[in-house]
Amino acid sequence: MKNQGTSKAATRGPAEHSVRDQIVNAARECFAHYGYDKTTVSDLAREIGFSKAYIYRFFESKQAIGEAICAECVGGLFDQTREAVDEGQDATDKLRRFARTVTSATVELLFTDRKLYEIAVHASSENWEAVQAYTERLQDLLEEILKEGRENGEFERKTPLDETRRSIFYALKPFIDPVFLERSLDLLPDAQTEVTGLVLRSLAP
Amino acid sequence: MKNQGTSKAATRGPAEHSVRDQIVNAARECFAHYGYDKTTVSDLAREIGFSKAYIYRFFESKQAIGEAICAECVGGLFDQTREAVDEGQDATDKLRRFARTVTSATVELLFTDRKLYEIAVHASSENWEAVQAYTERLQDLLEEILKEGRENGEFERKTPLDETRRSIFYALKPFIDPVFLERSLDLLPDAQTEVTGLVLRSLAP
DNA sequence: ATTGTGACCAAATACGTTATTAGTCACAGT
DNA sequence: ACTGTGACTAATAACGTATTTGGTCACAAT
Repeated sequence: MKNQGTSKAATRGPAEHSVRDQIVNAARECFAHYGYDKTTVSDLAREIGFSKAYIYRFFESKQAIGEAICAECVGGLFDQTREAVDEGQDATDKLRRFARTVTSATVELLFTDRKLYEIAVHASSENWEAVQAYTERLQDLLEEILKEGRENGEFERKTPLDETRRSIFYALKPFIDPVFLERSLDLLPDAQTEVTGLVLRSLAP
Repeated sequence: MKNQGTSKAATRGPAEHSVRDQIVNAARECFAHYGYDKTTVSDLAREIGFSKAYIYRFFESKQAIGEAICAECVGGLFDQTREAVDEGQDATDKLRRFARTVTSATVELLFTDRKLYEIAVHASSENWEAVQAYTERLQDLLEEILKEGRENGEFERKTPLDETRRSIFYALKPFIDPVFLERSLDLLPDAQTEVTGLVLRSLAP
């Protein structure tokens, strides 16, 4: 076991720099095409026409590049989810959209960019910062929905908000967490719908 | 990928036979001590004083022996759970005991017999018959509790019983499935309690 | 101060070879 | 029919080695 705790971003040098972007772009393509393991840092260097050493002026490690790509991926998942939620009519609808979209977006990633999905799996099992930030943002979004539902009387108000938010997130984890989701694929989409139903029943005032 | 579908029991020869028991006993000890992979069929043969070939009169494969041991393990988990449930006062209490016990029993297995737990993990990820049977029995037990709760007015009756049973099981999966549970350890016992709370709220009439 | 690199090293990985192991079968004794 | 085995093979794992890879650093150019 290497990195028991949470790992940090680990970037270096100027945050805004065309070379940093080039690295990230090359990494996105290479990782998606050949996978994280089979892409070497020298590959990325060759791709952008610089030396390998120069890459390390912008990233502390290969994993840091992987984290950047992972952050992009899960960022995309979050954006899709937020968009879908924003189109919801009421809190109930938003919660349904939340659960449905985060799952379907993740599944889509799995099928369209399997190699990138593998990075997300690795990131999740090793507790990379990108994934932790992602789950926190998701939980914030979920809490927003819950607040709205509580305010307009759709949801019950007795249970502490924190507990409600956490327990819903745990219950939905098999359909959110990339590691779990892989193992829940054969149950989709019914299981996800049914658990969402259970969650909504638990929120009834 | 080897065994995509569900694998069957795969025993051979007489079902009741002292040698079969000897094999299973030896396997239980060796697997627990050295692990499944590092125990060879010849080891088991030597342990019981017969030749390796004779073992294959009783089991189709090494995996079949592993399945027998795995069946014992999860059988033990189920028995503990059932016992705890039977001591419950009402359906609500039984449901709480159900969730708490299946989790704590599994965690205990993880800490006291890590090597056997690894077999269970392997069995679960490869969908061995023993684990499938286990989850079915657990769901049957859960359904019993739900029926009792519905009959005596503790639980709501609108949602189809099947759906309720499945959705609860899915929601509790991170605390039941050995593969998931490993990844939920740092959340215990709070997360489990809180999800159980959510489940009970969803069952409110 | 910023941009950029070749040379270098320890650690990890790929690879070819050897040694084990799972599983079978023909055969023997009762 | 039942109990039991040694000898055999194909597949897998263990092992040592050669190569690659992640990462650093001193140094050069602008």
